[in-house]
Amino acid sequence: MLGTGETNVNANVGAMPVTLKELAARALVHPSTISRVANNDPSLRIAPATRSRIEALLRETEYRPNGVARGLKLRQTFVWAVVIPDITNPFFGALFRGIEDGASPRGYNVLLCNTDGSPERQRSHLHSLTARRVDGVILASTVLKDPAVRWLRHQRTPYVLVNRYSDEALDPFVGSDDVTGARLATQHLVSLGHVRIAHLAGQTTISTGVHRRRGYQQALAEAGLPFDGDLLMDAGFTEDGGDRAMERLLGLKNPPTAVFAVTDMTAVGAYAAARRLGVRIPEDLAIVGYNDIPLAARLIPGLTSVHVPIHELGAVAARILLEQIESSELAPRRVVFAPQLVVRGSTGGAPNDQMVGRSAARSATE
Amino acid sequence: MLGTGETNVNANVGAMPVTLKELAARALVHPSTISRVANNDPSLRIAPATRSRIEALLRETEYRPNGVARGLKLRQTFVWAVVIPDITNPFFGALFRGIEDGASPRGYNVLLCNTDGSPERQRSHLHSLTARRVDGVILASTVLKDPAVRWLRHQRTPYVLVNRYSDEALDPFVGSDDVTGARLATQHLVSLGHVRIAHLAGQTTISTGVHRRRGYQQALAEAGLPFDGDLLMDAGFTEDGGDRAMERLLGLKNPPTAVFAVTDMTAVGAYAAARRLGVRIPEDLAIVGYNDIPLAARLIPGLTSVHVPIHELGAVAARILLEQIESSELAPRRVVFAPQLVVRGSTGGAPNDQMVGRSAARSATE
DNA sequence: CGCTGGTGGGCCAGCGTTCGCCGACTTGCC
DNA sequence: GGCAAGTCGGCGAACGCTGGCCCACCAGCG
Repeated sequence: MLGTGETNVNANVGAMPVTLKELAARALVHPSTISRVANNDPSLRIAPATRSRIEALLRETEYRPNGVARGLKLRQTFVWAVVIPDITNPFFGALFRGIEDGASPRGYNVLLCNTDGSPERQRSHLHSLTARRVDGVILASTVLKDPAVRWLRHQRTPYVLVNRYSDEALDPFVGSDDVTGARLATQHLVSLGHVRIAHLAGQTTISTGVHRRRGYQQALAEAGLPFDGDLLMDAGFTEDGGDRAMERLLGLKNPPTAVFAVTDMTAVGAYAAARRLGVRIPEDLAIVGYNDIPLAARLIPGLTSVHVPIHELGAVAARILLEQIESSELAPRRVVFAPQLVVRGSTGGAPNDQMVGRSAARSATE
Repeated sequence: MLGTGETNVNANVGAMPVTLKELAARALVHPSTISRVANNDPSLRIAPATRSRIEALLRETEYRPNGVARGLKLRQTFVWAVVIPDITNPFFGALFRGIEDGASPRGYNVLLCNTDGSPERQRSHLHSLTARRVDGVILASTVLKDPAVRWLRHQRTPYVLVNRYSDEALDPFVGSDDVTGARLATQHLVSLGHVRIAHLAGQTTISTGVHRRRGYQQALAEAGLPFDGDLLMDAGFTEDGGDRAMERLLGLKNPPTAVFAVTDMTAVGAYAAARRLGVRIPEDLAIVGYNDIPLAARLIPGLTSVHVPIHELGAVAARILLEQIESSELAPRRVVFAPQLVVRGSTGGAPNDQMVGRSAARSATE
């Protein structure tokens, strides 16, 4: 009632962000009282009259607590970070959406960091992220024995690995069963009668590279087919690598009639090489990819691929991260999805997609 | 020299993040001294001996200042946010890379927020972002007269609009000259002899929708072709919308022989519809898209499209944002790129890409 | 020998929140 | 009427860092 110090504190026009102290001065109460109303703190009772008076003030001024100050006090920033090789790759786009769709409703914002596969960029991002005190990190760009993971563990920053392992430790992880997926892909080619089946392989420094290679070799062995080192070609996970490696394979004196590519983007590169060299798909060359990104269905012919529920991978990673954060020390969890093969034109399959392989039910271990 | 309180403060094993105070205790100096060494503050001289002693300590403990506390004190968080409809769309993937490549070397991390075109999600993201005190926002999901922009202006948060305007105000903006680009596209179809040229249009609530529509109509008028309302079909910027709209166009009793799609993804939808209905591209239907995303070149036939330097759009947006932040009140800047047409098979062009249109030099206005 | 000026570094007040603690005032009850 | 038990809300100390200010010390000079 006493005349409020009515200088020019009216309906904040220039609008520097409002602070608790300013509101306290206007309402003639202590800042902590405003804070309690704003967070509607149940522990302390506030007189209904003053509560509604302050609530009106909060609405009028559009008060939003300063997240930085809040973060300092609460030791929680409500920020996550996602570290990936390249958001331009459709796989990671879909993955990020899965993560954000899990994070956003819970009040988390998500930083996105691209590494282009460079360990140095990854290191520098991770240092910056821990300095920022992000609440958690989702890593989809790790190599085997990645120092990045050691760093996070050492900093006690909750993290989840996606799609790629770091090492044999029981890191929280979500991905697909790469060995099985690669076996399915290769078995499919075997079942079509192919004998010279090549593999556009990923690096052996990366778990998916190792495991998909292993699945490929297992399937060959199971089918009694000889393993020909010439048909195992390092291509990496890029379109460009796939193109170059496919070109070399097709230049062999005894070229393959089928190829399993470690990744759909690698397969896209293979398409380009085949097209350039006048090799027809699937008549002259059958191709299978991995991940079943949306692009796979749009290629002509459609790319047969090992389906991975990419968006859900992200969503599950978000859930696991959240559990880590909330129950501070839960046993690390691993979720591994059972892959399915989607047959399309690139292996001479029916024009309509056709699902092959075990049920899509996912198996959670540990 | 005096025995340091040597309890268990050795090579920090359990590693909660180190603080200035802890280091000060170990080095027997005041926290501010550590801070000065860490930031190697030039204003105050520090004795070379203690400086190197402290530097050694900093290295040993891997000290990194708490970014949250720093942000509170400095009123600067070194975080930007990018708000887009959907990172899954390749256009925004490339755009984000351009932005991050500009931000990262300057020590900024970037939050990514997807709105799916929902004004409500955009609003809620923006509130959260300003509460976090991000240093700047890059908005690529605005509609005309967007309240989001008013909010940012009101909060005095530096921002840059990309690709879409908000209104006629002189907001900092970077994009392509949509009217000209659309005219180029349509003129190309005219020059091929097409008379019934349709437009898969974007919403009129969005600047790109309006301007590309305008360019299309201008080109028709200039060519003396009548404007047929049946051939202007709202498709939105999505693949799905393009598919459905194309299907309806092809169902017309007098269907178009050519179509200009407001966006490459819209054109991709049109491809699907045409294929499903047995309409051949380019023999029965010529198609032109907009933005020239990498996917355009991979389609079969390749999609003729208006080229926009997407990655550079992002990089320039980052530069403009940086200028806004550093020189707190620079005149808002607008950078508009002159579009080029890239002719591919979808308009019966040569199999090799072919550039048409004015020089790619960009024109900066204001 | 006292004064000046430069050098090295401590002190402290915030930045905007949150939260445990305590105190003043009211009410009710015997 | 005195006392206990509420009810409402103020107080102040953090959270970790920065930067202005000031002081103690030492060298050099007249």
